[in-house]
Parts: sequence; C-alpha cells; structure tokens
Amino acid sequence: MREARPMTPAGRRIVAAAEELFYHRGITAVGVDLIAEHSGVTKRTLYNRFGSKDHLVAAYLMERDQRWRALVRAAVDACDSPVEAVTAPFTALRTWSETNTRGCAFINALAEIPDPAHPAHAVAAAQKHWLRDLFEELATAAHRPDPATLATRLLVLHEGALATQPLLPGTLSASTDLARALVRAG
Amino acid sequence: MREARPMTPAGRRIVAAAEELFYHRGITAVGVDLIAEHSGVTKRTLYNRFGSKDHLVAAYLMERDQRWRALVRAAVDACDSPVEAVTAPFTALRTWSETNTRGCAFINALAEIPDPAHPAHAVAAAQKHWLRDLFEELATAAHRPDPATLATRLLVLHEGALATQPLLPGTLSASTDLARALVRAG
DNA sequence: CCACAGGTATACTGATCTGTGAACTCCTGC
DNA sequence: GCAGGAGTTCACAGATCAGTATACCTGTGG
Repeated sequence: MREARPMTPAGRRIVAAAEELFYHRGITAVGVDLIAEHSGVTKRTLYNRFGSKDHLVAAYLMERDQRWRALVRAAVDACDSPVEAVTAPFTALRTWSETNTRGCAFINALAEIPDPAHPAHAVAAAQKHWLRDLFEELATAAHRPDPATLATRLLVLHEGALATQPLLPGTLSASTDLARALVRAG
Repeated sequence: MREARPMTPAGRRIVAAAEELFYHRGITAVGVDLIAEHSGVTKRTLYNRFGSKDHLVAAYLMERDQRWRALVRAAVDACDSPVEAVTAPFTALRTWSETNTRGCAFINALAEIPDPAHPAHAVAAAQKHWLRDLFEELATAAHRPDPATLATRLLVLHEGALATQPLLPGTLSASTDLARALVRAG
C-alpha cells in the first residue's frame, strides 16, 4: 500500500469527509461530487490526490483501521493482568460502538464491492487477520491452553457483536460476557 | 406486510432476478433496468408489480427470509434429540453457505440503506428476532437452564460466522463447535 | 527568477439512474 | 361479448454518476 506517502491538508480533509459519508450513507450511494463538496475541495484535487474513487475507498478503510487499532492497543495497555488483556478488544468495541452505530465498515464495504481485486478487499482482510492474530498473541501471553482455537472463537464473538449491533442492541454485552467466561475457563 | 398478495409469473421472475443480482452485486449498484432485462420483463411491469425499487428490495429480502426459515425448520425436524435440535440452525447454515458465499443478505442490505424507515429494515429485524426466539424456544424444549441468555449467545455466534464467512473461512466450524459445547454444558 | 507542486474554478463528456405517460395486445371470468 | 388484469413497447424526464480538459492562482525552495 503506497498510501503511506505524506497526506496534504486537502487530502486529509477529503478522507475525513469520505469517512463520514461512506460509513453513514454507503459507498455506492455517495458520489465523489458530494465528498468534494463536504471537504471544501475541488473534484480535480480529489482526483489528483487519489486517482479514482476506488482508491479513495481504500484510503477511507485504512484510515478507519488505523483509528481502530490504536483504540484496541490502548485498551490492551490499560489492562492490569494478561488474562484481562485477552478480552480488551471487547471493551474497546464498547467505546467504539458509542460513536459507530452502523456496524463494521469493512463488512459493509465488502457488501457493496463484489470484486475481490478491489483494493478494499485487501484492507478488510488485513484488519480481520490482525485482530485474530492479536487474540492469539494475547491468549498465548496469558498462558491459555490452545490459543489458536480460543482466538478464532473470540473473533467470531467479536464480529457477531459488531455485525448485529445496528439490529440487536444487547448482543455486545452477551458476547463480552461469554468471551470473558471462555478466557477464564482456559 | 401486504406482500402476501399472490405473485404473478412475471412478478416471480422479477424477484428471482433481483435475488441473484442484489445479493451478488449489491443493491445500490444494480439498477431496475438490469433487473427487468434479466427477468425478461419490461421496466413498466416491474413498477406495476412493486411500485418502487425500495419495495422490490423488501420483496427480495422477504423471499430470502422464507427460503432460509424453511431450511432451518427442515434441519430442526431432522434432529433426533431436543438437545441436538438447539444447534440445528448451524448445520442449516453450513448448507446455506455452500451457495451463499457473500455473507448475510440482511446485514449487507442494511449496510447500503441508512434510512430506518425503509421497508427493508423491518424485514431484516424480523429475521434476526425470529432466529433468536427460535433458539430460545429450542433451548427451553431441551430443558437448558437460562434459555434466554443461551439464545442470545447462540445468535451472536451464528451471526459472527455468517458475517465473517466471505472474509475468513473456518469461522463457521469454530462457531458451531463452540455452540454445541455451550448447549451440552447447559 | 523561476520552476513546480498544491489547489481553485468551471465546464464538459457519455453513461446511467429512478420513475412516468400513453397506447397497445392478450387472456380469462362473468 | 365485454370488462379488467397482466404484460408489452417506446419515448421521455430530470437527476446524478465517474472522470477529464483547460486555464488560472499561490506559496516555497533552489
């Protein structure tokens, strides 16, 4: 991902507007004209920065991914014990859900983008694998038996709560409780 | 939902084409012209049948819901014991996933439709509540303690597997295993 | 001094979008 | 024999879509 090149001020405003609009209204439903307007930028500038709408979508997802990972890392670091740290992503998810009530941006994006070659697919896959690997790493550090299986189970619980959140409030508590029980049981 | 009115042959072909196209390419990305063309029907007929694209989307989701419920009921009926029946939706999901590899059509639809007043929202919400209630009913019949909590936990596992399925193959097995363990532990 | 990068402003293409109007055919039930 | 529902054909409206063209302004670094 060559998107690590330094962002110009206009580029940052474009991504910020894209985050707001894509997440809340859907990717296909939001046109580049609207994003340009909301970020106070010309459409020409948008295309000079990102080249195409597809690449802007990828940049939008990467930006979200970075924010989410930082939140999870902070939650992990705030834990007192290694066992408690294993379920830290669930407490991060609670905070995250307060301001992100439209489910998982990555799953939502893939729902709109069938083409596996689209740059968004790689970003979404990387995000899920990162979380699964983090669970396994934390489970290993807490000396849980069979950390690989535990990690996959925690991921399913996590994604289940995230995906159903807009439809069924209360699933987050249920999945967090179960996750803690699983980790404690070892 | 007044959609129970008898479907004309053209109406059925339209919904069939809509299912194929909406699920695989996304709702916003598929125009009514394309659906009319794929179902060998005039756009005029489509609007005479369904009134608007929004109502066609609702009809598409209802059709899927019916097929899904029938599959689950068959899986429940095929079980030998009440305990086994509690996790029957997970075996139904395995069958379902073989031909539906793009995740949950309802969650995908809500990802594209922000407006809670859209008829699709009610259909999606009804589907999830039906499954949660079914889990609770089956858990009660199998004399599991605290069937309400168990039902919510099973639902989260189910939705987690369904949502991550396009991205992480293998989560279905993991969630099924855990679901069976939870029910057995009782 | 000037080249260059970031950005603005505006107009444009060609395609596609949802939805409507009006006139027509065909079949079935009363 | 005829009323009415189902479906067709074709034209149309008005908006929006992604992306490009051209010309211009402005600050900064060599």
